[in-house]
Amino acid sequence: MQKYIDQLNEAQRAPVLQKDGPMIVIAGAGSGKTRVLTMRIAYLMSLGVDAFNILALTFTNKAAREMKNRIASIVGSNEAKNLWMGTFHSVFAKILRIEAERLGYPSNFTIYDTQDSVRLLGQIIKEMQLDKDVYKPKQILGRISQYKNSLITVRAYFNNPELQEADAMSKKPRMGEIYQNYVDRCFKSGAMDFDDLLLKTNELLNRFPDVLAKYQDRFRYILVDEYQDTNHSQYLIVKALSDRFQNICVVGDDAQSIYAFRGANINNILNFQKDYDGVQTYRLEQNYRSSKNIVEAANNVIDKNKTKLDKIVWTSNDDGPKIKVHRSVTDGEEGRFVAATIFEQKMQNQLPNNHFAILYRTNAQSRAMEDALRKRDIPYRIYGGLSFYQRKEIKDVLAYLRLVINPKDEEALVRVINYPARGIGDTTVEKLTVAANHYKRSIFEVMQHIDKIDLKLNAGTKQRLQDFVTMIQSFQVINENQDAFYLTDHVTKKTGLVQELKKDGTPEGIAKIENIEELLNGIKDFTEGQKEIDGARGSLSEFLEDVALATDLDKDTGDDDRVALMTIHLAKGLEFPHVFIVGMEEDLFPSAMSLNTRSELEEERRLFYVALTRAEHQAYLTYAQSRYRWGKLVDSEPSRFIEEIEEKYLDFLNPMDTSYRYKPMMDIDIFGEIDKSKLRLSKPIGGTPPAYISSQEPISSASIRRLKPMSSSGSNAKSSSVDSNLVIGNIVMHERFGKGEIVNLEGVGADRKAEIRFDVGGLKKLLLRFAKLNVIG
DNA sequence: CGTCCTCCTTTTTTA
DNA sequence: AAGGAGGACG
Repeated sequence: MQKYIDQLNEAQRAPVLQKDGPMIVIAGAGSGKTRVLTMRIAYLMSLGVDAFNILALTFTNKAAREMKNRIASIVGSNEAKNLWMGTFHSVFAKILRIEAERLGYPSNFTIYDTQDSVRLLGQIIKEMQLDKDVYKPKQILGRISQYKNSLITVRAYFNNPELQEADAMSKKPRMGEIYQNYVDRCFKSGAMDFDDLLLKTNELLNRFPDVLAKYQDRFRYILVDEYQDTNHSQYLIVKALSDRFQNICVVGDDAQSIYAFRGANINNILNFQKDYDGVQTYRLEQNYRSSKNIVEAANNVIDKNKTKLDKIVWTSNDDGPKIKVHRSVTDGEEGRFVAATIFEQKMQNQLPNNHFAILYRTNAQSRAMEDALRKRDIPYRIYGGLSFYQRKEIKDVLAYLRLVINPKDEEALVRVINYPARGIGDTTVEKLTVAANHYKRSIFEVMQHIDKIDLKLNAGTKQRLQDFVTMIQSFQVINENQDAFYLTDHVTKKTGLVQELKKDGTPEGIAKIENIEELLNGIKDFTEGQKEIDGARGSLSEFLEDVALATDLDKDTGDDDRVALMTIHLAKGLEFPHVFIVGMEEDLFPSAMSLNTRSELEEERRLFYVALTRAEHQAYLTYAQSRYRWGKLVDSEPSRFIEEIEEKYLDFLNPMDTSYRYKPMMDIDIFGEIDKSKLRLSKPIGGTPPAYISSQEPISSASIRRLKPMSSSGSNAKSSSVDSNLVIGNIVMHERFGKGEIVNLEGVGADRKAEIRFDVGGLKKLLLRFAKLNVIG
């Protein structure tokens, strides 16, 4: 043990060696916090603490698994086996299954994913005959999620006039009823959504002192990783469980708090010292991961935030290369640049693919990257997005399996009751739903007793319903005697799912069949794995729970050599020698949605900090001047985050960048109503790339709406080379021109004319003139 | 009841 | 660009 302790630096050693009491470790990016957590657990065990008494909550199950393996290599796998480690959701899902009946839930409860929840809400909103444009299911779910994460139950909601008023103000007076119905329906279906896993855990610990005592006694040492991303609900769970022994160790970095949107509360980490008595605070400030350039540039960025803890991240690593900044004209070109650079780097330095990561703000950006990588035959893997388990064909198979485990699962049932088509239409399902709600039973139960209830169904329909029930029941019998793989294989054949896809015959259909085969392989692996562990038959319900809480990262074995593509959120905690941060553009990163409040912008900035600090050796920032968004080509400006890094850390690959970014070329006054606006050339002009003109100050948008190119007056100036969408919005007006042209622009009103004129050498000679701009208000 | 077609929305991030 | 919802028609 000692030899491992010796490998730690002094700052890391201190929190490892403090056995008891509350403590917080503020750990800068790349400062070895995982190591500290790992060593702390190993050290506790070496002091004789029973593995059964240690609970470690991590951010991903993969992180838990890796940590466990590491600990096993130190203290032995027999010992490490009994550690409780995992995400909040997976750990408490297990506990909830054990204690389910206390809460009136079956222990085989289903976990609804977001899709399930949204569909159910849509259904409820429809049943309540509300306008789905006012009550948008996704939004409603977000609202409910907020309530749940703040421990506002339906009852608490109705006891809180302020909340009700707030919802009424936002034109959703019936929010409470929807919430009520949603909760009831979930309960009736024996289902919990993601937030329930935490909410119900709180309920369990609050309502049943003996249960609380049991788990307090059990978890004598609690460790929480990524504490800055815990929400209120998680905070309370931790608080309750650690209350008796107060052996609580939280690790985190306020600068990397990026989950406020899902209820994470940065104050949990900022206020930790106040929550427990005698908190020891440790700081890990030495970065071992990244080059000095990257560390200092990242510090540069995070300095702009007001809300933060004192902490100075430093490194003794080499300077390393500067951060490369690349501009391209379109998102397609951006992709090609990234692919080409990866290709070159691989060739020159003999690097494997998995030394590269491409990080982006939104999943939609992956496409351009994929296309470019594919063209160069560079293997890649996309994480997140539509995850494997969310694909339609996979969810269909899983829905049958869910029904086998929990026939009350309404979402699973409506999903597959008529897929593949078996003559049970919407009308029938509706009748069943009404009856189920009326009798306060599940749809499946209604179907089981279809003979005894008069639903005005014809004989054929009744028969088909009974056939369906019989089929599910036959699956249940198989589940009792065979392993999950056998059952799933049987289900895909018996239900006609695969046949349906084969019949389809399209390439998509074939891909879907392959996906189902992959699912089967996954189940096979799982069942084999389970057999090895406990000799038991691989249990279907365990598999389903794994699937419900799995992330793409969890699936990753890490041994395949591919370029990684993922959102920055997913990249947290990971590191790569070469990192591309793409789409560094205003309204994309920072996201247009996050520009309303300071705190939102600061979260975006933390996100950028996270992105930058993933890089060990080389970081690239790329942006495009136009990109396809919602199917249309949209112009964009470089992100402000680029400017927030001092120039000495940056290496502009297209040198023009520096000139226009830091030195406005020319200030031009415009007359008329908008004469206060200073226009400046904000991008290089001439040929490609296109030129843009933007104003530094708001232009009165009422005065000018839209200017269209007038047919040219010059001899051979081609108006076709002029994009016709000069739009003057509140702040920016854009126009692209060909080179050396004189462009006449005419407004909507007869006497509105604008002339923009420049010539090729034109950076200096830009002349922009709006003539006759007697704008009518 | 089933299928096909058109129109509409969507994109911020996730367990 | 692409998937989902809803309507028309068989």
